[in-house]
Amino acid sequence: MATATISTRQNIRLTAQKLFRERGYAAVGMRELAKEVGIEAPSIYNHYKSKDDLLREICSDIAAQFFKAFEGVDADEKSATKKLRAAIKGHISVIANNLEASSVFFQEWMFLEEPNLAQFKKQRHEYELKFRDIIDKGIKKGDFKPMNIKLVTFTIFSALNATYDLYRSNERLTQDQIAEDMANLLLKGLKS
Amino acid sequence: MATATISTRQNIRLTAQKLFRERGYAAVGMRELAKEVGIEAPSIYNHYKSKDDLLREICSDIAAQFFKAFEGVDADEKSATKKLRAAIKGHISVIANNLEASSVFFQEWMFLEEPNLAQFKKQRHEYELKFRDIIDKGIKKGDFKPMNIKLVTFTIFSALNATYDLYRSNERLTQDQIAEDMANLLLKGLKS
DNA sequence: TTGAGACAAACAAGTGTTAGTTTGGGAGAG
DNA sequence: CTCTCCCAAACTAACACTTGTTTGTCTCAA
Repeated sequence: MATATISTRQNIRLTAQKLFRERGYAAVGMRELAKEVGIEAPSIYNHYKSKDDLLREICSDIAAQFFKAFEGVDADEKSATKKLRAAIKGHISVIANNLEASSVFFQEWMFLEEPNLAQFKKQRHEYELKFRDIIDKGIKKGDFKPMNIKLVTFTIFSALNATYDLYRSNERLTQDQIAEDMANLLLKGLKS
Repeated sequence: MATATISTRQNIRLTAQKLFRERGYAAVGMRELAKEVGIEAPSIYNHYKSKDDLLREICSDIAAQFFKAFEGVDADEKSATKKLRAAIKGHISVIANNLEASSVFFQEWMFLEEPNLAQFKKQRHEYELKFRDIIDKGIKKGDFKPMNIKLVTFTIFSALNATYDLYRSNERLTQDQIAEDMANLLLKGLKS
């Protein structure tokens, strides 16, 4: 049994994810974060340039995972329904495997400072377009009924991104159950 | 043309809603709030006991509106589908008529301090139960297909509560369009 | 003249961050 | 095997503000 000894850097990162999610980025101080890690506040700066840098790392890591999960989804022979189902499942699996970090990603990104904030928004928009594109083509091919694409995309994302809370609830739902049920619910609403 | 002269108190409240939504409760200081209102920070304390008190008023006002909007929805002769549709429309209309305040309600409630926080959670749970109850009965009567109720309720709420962002988007969607389309999308997914 | 509401000044505590210093363990030389 | 030297990573102390809030005073309409 290999008990992985995690580095101080990893420790800071994991603790930050936990605290930022529990109490919000702005409400968590460097001293509090350091205390939870078991070091003093200035020691954090041996590993991260700034508080913003820490948030940036958390957010951009999750962003990268979303893009990675989408790879292969858009293979051209598949139907719009199959593509969207695969995209939904990939998205949910990233959340499920990064509960704390993805929650920070969705709730605290607004605290990113300026070069990072713009970069974040650009990437998120790009990712959103991938989903919208599937729906758009699905409507045009007649797989989905004509609907306001923006509304549909928003609905799907907000449903998916709240998955975090589901895992925390008392009922034991597996990732597969959640992904399956949610994909069914949303896809049925789209079908023409 | 009655140009309504609003009181300083109302002014503080409205400005707080706007700033809390834009930048987050924790990130907005009393001096910044005061400046935006056009007064000095200590003057706020002539109208509100504390920063927490201000957040509490915003949140509990919205909570009351959600309960009010639900009145009459649960009349017994209606089908589960009709009830849920009415509940969804009522919920969305509260959001639509209180864009800033409802956004604060959903995103910043976690910063409430202790007696208020517990009260908030209790009320929210109560409200959630009303929705869950409709779905539960709908499944038992065969109107809806059997699904995990918690998952369904979460999906519906997260879709509804993100409505805020839709209004802000470039496309012009009316409240009725949003309510109608979203209710259709979600109800179709539920139907047995 | 009373009272509401604005104010400046100040409080204690907390903010992110920097400077300068100490510590401990590993590499290389004798 | 020991003795330097080095460097990462921890530390203490402090900086320059900012935080929410209180106190006491002044103003002005009723």
